[in-house]
Amino acid sequence: MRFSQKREIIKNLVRSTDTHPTADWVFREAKQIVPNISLGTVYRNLKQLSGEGLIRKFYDNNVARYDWNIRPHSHLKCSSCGDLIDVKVSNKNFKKTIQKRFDFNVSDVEITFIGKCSKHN
Amino acid sequence: MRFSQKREIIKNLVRSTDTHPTADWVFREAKQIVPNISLGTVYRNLKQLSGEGLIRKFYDNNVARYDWNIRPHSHLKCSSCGDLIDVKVSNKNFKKTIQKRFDFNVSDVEITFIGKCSKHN
DNA sequence: TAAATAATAAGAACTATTATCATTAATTAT
DNA sequence: ATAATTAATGATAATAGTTCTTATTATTTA
Repeated sequence: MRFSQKREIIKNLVRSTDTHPTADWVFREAKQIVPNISLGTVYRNLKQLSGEGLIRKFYDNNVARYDWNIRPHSHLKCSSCGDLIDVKVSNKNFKKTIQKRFDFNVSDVEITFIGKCSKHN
Repeated sequence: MRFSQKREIIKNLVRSTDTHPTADWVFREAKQIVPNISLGTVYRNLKQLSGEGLIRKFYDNNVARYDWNIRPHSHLKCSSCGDLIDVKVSNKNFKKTIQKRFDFNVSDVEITFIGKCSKHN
């Protein structure tokens, strides 16, 4: 992967926020820095960056969101404001249970806790 | 919600399988029973049925899938074949931890274990 | 400095889903 | 039973999110 200015900007934008931005958000922000950037470039690079493991991609319902935090972690999702908050909870036992009980080799566990965040309960 | 033949067929199709079908699958199956059914009808009824709590809707990446099993449960997702398998694992402690540690009122927990199913490991 | 090629902009194309609207079918009142 | 009422439908347009195509531009290499 050869160097590119645009990709650098995109990567830094994702790394600048805890809001788990969408491609559209990255596009709008990137335009403020390089007005001639195109949406296709944003998608292409987000895919490339997550493919290389430099950022993480996940789906919030049907839309892709990107996360600078590539370490395994879970999310709290507020059903009022939609905010996603990172949380680290140990799921070692959980994983072990699944491995043992089902003939299933777990490589990743995705957990979303849905409910009301402090602002909305 | 008044009775409708098409909705009945759609509901029964979802209830006939453990494969967590997509709207498209339901559409294709329904056409074999009532060839003149339209895709819009399938979407409208799937939304209605899940809104009424008669079936469950969830997202597998960017596509909606439907499940006759409305009880809370988790999924094993095979990264080779994409199969989704229902599993019931207790997450009471998990939930309690989140409630206590963060000021967050958990109403639902969505867990997907990603890995290799018995056929692919 | 030129040649090779990855990255880009612009926009077409695609997938999944929702919305519109005239027609049809299920229910209700007669 | 029949007509009136209105939810449900088929056909299809519209939308959102994303990927693809292609001629041009930028980065790297020779």
